[in-house]
Amino acid sequence: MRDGRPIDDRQTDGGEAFRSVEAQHTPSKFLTRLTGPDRAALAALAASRRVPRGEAVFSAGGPGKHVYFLESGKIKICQPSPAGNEIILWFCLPGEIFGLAEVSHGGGRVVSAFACEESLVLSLSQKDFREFLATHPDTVMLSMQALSSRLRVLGEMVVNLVSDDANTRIAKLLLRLAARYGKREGGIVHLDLPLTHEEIANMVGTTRQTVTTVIGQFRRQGVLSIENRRIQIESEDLLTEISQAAAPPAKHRPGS
Amino acid sequence: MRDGRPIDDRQTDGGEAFRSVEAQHTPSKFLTRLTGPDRAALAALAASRRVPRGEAVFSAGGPGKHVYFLESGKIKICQPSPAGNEIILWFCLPGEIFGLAEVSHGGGRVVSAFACEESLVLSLSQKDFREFLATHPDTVMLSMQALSSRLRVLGEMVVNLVSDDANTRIAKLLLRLAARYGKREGGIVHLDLPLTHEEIANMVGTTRQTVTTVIGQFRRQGVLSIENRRIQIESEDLLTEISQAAAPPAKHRPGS
DNA sequence: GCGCGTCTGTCGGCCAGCCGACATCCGCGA
DNA sequence: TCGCGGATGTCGGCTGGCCGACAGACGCGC
Repeated sequence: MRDGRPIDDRQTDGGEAFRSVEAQHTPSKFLTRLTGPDRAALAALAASRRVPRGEAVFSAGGPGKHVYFLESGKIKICQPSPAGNEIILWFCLPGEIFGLAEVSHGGGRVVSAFACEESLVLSLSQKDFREFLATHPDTVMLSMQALSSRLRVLGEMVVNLVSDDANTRIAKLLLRLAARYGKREGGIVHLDLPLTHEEIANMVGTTRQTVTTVIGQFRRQGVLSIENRRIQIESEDLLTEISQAAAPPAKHRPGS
Repeated sequence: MRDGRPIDDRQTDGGEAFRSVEAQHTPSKFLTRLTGPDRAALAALAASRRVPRGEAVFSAGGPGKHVYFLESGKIKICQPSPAGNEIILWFCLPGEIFGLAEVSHGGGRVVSAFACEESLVLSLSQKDFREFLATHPDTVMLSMQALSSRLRVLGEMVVNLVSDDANTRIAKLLLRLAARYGKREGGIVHLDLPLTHEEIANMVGTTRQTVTTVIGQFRRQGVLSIENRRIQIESEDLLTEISQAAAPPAKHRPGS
């Protein structure tokens, strides 16, 4: 199809830069951005729960009656595959809201939320959440930002999955995880995520053995190292090079 | 990980059925669900634009300053791959809102919106849209529903892409498109979507030739037929069987 | 501190489907 | 109505990576 001219977005502000992936895709730190009074109102409404490591906050197939906020710990949001593998879609870090996708249509859960480590979670019934939004208008944008951010994450995953070979998919996954969850110290990015090779394979559509092979190659190339089965990216630049090296030519691209 | 018990969602309502995919994933028909006064207020604020077939409403990389509503026509939302292929993420039908993911963080566009056929589009600046939400609280849930619905669509795509072989991915894509956009007449589902084999290939991560081969097989099996280069699903049941036939066993599944 | 279950590392045969190429068809715009 | 550019249909050589199997390592719970 021809490259079209945008309609109303066509006037661009001079010098407005496209934001980095990190800034663009950071999900709403809902709790952090609540003002004092809003935060107090939420705390008065919500129930607090401790979730042990490995336990589910909610499960796919169950009812979706509550919205959750992560006080501390780490949550992974998974969708089951037909074969029963749990595909990790994204992680939630402290401050983030989750489980709100069902608020608007009142349906059951399509995804599960598991605690990767012991976590402290606030829960609010959907009814109370709707009332909270209605009486705290600032929180509407925070909720929409959480949903939008995750929409972009999944969009990136889709494009990655349909476009790239296994090597590149793994490289790009690691870069995305680094951008969103990495802790940076002197040029090295620590991924404080308890990810097995099987979980990585499930996220990028390959096999556990292929991930083991590729991660081993990345270690030998000095791209990353492993400590306590956690990945540390020694050179984001090298990983970026790897992820761009195998770009295939466009089929059916005007001007190709 | 062990199957966890849900925390606050664990009490289920007796007999509450998990809704069908069609009901669950129907995006918010925003315009249709607006009440008369809300609709009039929106019409007073928004600008109307006619978009010829093939033109972009907005483009990836451009600024995201407006929110759009589709009065008539058909829009496809695409994200460019590194090779320059436009990957269709979803379609928008009349009544739907689109282009709102950038409202909450004010960033540039990651996706493009193209008119598949001549379309009539309302546009509203983000600023006006925020004010509209603030003064029309019913529209907050409609907006969140649109975002949530698309989140689920992309989640399904991700799980489909990482789990299935090419044959199954194509079958499931056709079923999803049928559920969301199909017109049903006497057991046959018409997909009134102008999709080429190349576009289908881009959506499921395969090649144009593989899609041509698989679509040909489906025709010979009586699963579907083609008219004016539009797919008609003759037997959803058969297509569903095909999409379930190749389910691989779970790796690392407790109890497998 | 120790044992164990899970995770990682390796191997090689096999095949799903990629890909370049070419012929034919047909929907759309003038 | 007609011409043409894009879409569809087919082919077969080739290869990326799947997969079952096995050995060794190690993180975690007791």
